[in-house]
Amino acid sequence: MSNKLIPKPTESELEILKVLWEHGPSSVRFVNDEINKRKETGYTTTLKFMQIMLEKNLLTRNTDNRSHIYEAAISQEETQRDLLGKFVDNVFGGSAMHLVMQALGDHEASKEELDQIKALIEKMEKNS
Amino acid sequence: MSNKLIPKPTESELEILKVLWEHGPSSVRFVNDEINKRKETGYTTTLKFMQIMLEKNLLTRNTDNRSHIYEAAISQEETQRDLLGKFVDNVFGGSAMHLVMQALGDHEASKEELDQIKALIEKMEKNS
DNA sequence: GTTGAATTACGAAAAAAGTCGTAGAAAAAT
DNA sequence: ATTTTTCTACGACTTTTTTCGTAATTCAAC
Repeated sequence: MSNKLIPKPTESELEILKVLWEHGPSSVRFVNDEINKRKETGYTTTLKFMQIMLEKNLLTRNTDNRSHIYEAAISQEETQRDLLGKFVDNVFGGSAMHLVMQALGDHEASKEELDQIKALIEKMEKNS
Repeated sequence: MSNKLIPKPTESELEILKVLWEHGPSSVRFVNDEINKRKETGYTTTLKFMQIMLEKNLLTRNTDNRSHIYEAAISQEETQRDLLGKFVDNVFGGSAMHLVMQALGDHEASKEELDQIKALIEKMEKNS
């Protein structure tokens, strides 16, 4: 439940969301510093994005103090789910299983991870 | 081997590539008709895209006849691999296994598909 | 209480992506 | 052999996304 009507975040917006998901509610300054660890971006650029995201209801903010504190308004889980669905449609013609096979094939996985996935599959086969 | 240096296709470009992958080398008219089955788009719009994609080396074309025949210059497999890698990084923080779990959880799968995946996993566990 | 540093608001420009109209060439239909 | 249809080329416009400068405001330091 919750966020329908909320637009798919762009890549830059996702960068900001990631910081907020990882570190919780934060100031623009903090978010910008985090982003600059990987990619040079001006402070006002980040500020502008966060203001736009506020308008789009991707973020909320607390303005009690001068330095406003922003918080993600959509959960990481739900966003991932949403973007994954679109990605499956766009790139894998709607076949999630094809995507899974490809992901398993291309990327390294530890025995623990593989076992975990196997367990999940077995659980799914039972409940069907 | 093959396509490095080739830019990530945009969503519209991907639409065109999908038609070409599915039906093989085709005219602009054919591609546009296919796309219009799902989404209204002017003929010249599609034409323009395909000309741009030619410049970007996403397509090749044969101009022997008046109606030019375009062909995908990058394979579906490799493109999917490439886009999947980027998607995993952007959305799942690089964890392909997390993506796999989510995909399995969210999307319907037949027993056959699940068995197929299990088999793949077992093969991977042997070869490691 | 003036200066300086940090912050927000806002507009605007640059870059990227998507859309289409028109002109002219080539082929087909009459 | 005209007319009509179909195609390509190409420029221009729109929308979306990204980027940033500047002015106004607030707080802190002196």
